[in-house]
Amino acid sequence: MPTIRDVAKRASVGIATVSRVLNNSTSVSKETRQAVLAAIEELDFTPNPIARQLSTGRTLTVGVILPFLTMPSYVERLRGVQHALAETEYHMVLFSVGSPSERDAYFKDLPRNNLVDGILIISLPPNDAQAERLALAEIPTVLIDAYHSRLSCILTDDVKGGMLATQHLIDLGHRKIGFLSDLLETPFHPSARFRYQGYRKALEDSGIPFDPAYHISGERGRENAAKMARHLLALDNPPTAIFAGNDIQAIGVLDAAKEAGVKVPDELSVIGFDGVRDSEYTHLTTIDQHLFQSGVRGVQMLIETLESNSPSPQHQRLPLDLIRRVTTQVFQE
Amino acid sequence: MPTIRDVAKRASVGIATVSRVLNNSTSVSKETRQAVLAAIEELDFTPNPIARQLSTGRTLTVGVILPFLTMPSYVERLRGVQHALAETEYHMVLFSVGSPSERDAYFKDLPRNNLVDGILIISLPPNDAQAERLALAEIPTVLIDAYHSRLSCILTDDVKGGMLATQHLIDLGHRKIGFLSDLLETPFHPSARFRYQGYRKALEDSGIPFDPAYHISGERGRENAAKMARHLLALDNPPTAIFAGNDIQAIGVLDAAKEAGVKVPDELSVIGFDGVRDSEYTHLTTIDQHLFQSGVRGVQMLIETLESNSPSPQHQRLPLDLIRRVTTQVFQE
DNA sequence: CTGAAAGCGCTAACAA
DNA sequence: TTGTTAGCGCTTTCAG
Repeated sequence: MPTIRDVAKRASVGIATVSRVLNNSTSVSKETRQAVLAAIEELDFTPNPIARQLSTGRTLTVGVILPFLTMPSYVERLRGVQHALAETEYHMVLFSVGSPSERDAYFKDLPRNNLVDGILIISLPPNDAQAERLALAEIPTVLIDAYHSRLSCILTDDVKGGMLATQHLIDLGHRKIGFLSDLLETPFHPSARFRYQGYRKALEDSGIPFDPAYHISGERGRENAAKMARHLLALDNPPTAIFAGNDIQAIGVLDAAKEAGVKVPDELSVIGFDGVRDSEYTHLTTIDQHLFQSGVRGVQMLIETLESNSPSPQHQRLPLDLIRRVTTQVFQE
Repeated sequence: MPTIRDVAKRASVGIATVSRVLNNSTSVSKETRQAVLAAIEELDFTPNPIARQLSTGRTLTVGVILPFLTMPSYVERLRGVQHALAETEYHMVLFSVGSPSERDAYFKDLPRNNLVDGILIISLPPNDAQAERLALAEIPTVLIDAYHSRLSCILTDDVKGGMLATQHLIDLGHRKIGFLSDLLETPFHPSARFRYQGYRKALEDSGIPFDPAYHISGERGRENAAKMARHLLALDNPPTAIFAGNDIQAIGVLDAAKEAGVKVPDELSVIGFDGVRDSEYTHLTTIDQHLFQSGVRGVQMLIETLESNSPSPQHQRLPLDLIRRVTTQVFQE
């Protein structure tokens, strides 16, 4: 592998000049620049980015910490990150988290080891001590789909989203509205809990009493959701509408309804949350939380911080949109 | 940020000794090791990986080049890669390809710029010149789901898989078998073409004449597949079974069948290809090509090459398994 | 077992 | 406009 020194020798110039050409410095005469470029070409030289990194202190790399890619929503967010990062000169290193201890290890080590210039954390809220550490590190961090006052965040208002979804069902005339979701208490993203709060709030605002029998939560995934939905549908006085904590679970509800011979939307309205692609295919009514966009915005915010060394944490809220498709309908006796 | 020099000073030793402790060299006395470790602890020192990389020439990073994460199969393979890489000391840098020119740029630059120790290419077959370049580079490359004689590969026998799928339908008594897929000619993965060849071969082996009307291909995606399926189902003499080039397309076929009131599997058998998670949920009969495993194997092969500097390219075939679920059934008039 | 010193390949003062 | 030189923070001979 040729080095900058080989190029310098070949072009009969100093290595600094080669470096200048490499970095488009203005103060190089046309002729020397030509000579250097010729030498680079002849030797098929590429500057070693590692050496450059050591010298400049910049790695041109962004670290992305995110849960293991089991849920479509993570993938969609990652797509957004990738898309936005491709426009920049930054690379992307993926740190996939499978357990709380792995997450904690990344939170602790990544900011200090100079491997990346910036950190993007997706759907993994840090605790106070971790946030403090991240805030104090000289490497900027942006949280996507997670909140901490000390850190920059791209946020979704899950409570509002939960209200939006529930209100939609109420507006359609439903009164017996089920809520089905992940476990409300989780070491990872507490979004299900917030959406639940929105559900409760919307009911309350409309003066509809909350029936604990209509609330069920359990392990994630389509099949577990179907199981929970079967339970709701088997109730003596089953709900006429179900709000599922996310689209995948809503699809599980559709599975269960189909299996039980319950017609959607005639006999049961179903609304999801997220706006993943599957919701499109299944014609699911849902709350679009602009997942892809969250990734794009996270990158934008991080890059901005990186370039301008802006100080205080920014908090940016993403919009929420009801996408009305075919799984919800006016309630009729 | 403290450096190795600060630690050395604090522990009253030379920097080489600190380095030895850092690298678990045996030739350090118990006492000095303790002193160094204490100093490291007190200063909260972490070695700078970039400096280490420059010095050792190893980056402990694997570059993964793959198509933009639009298809579940890429994601599933990536999951496998991530899973296997987590067991090693290597990091993962993602290079997502959105266009042929992007792909070519990565193929060209990544092997030469010392940014990564090894390269994993997913579902992107290089041409001869590119393969030659990759083979000659000192950075080892492993292809996953792509073949080139000059390079190590983790392979799926798509022709055989196509035969397997088609043979399953033939075994069930079907004679009018449709084949629906991506465009057969594509700058990316030619797997659809191979599966088509398998389809043709199986028909031929069973003495069933090929009917061009039963073959249709077009743009990827569930909705396009549904469109194509509608076309097949609207034929005067429609097929009694459809083999879709991948699971997503098979799900599109299910959509179209449902919409057209054609009962699956009673009136139409449908088989997919891949074994993605969606196939499980939709109870689709399919050919499982062990996507996750392909990622794991790719990493294993790459790491092996990295550690042992093994010379000649390895070619490894993944098994293919028919997963019989509920969308295929014995043909009955 | 330990330390001094020479790089790894580049950038960026500083001089010229 | 250019070249010389001193680092960036680490590993690794080579002496001792």
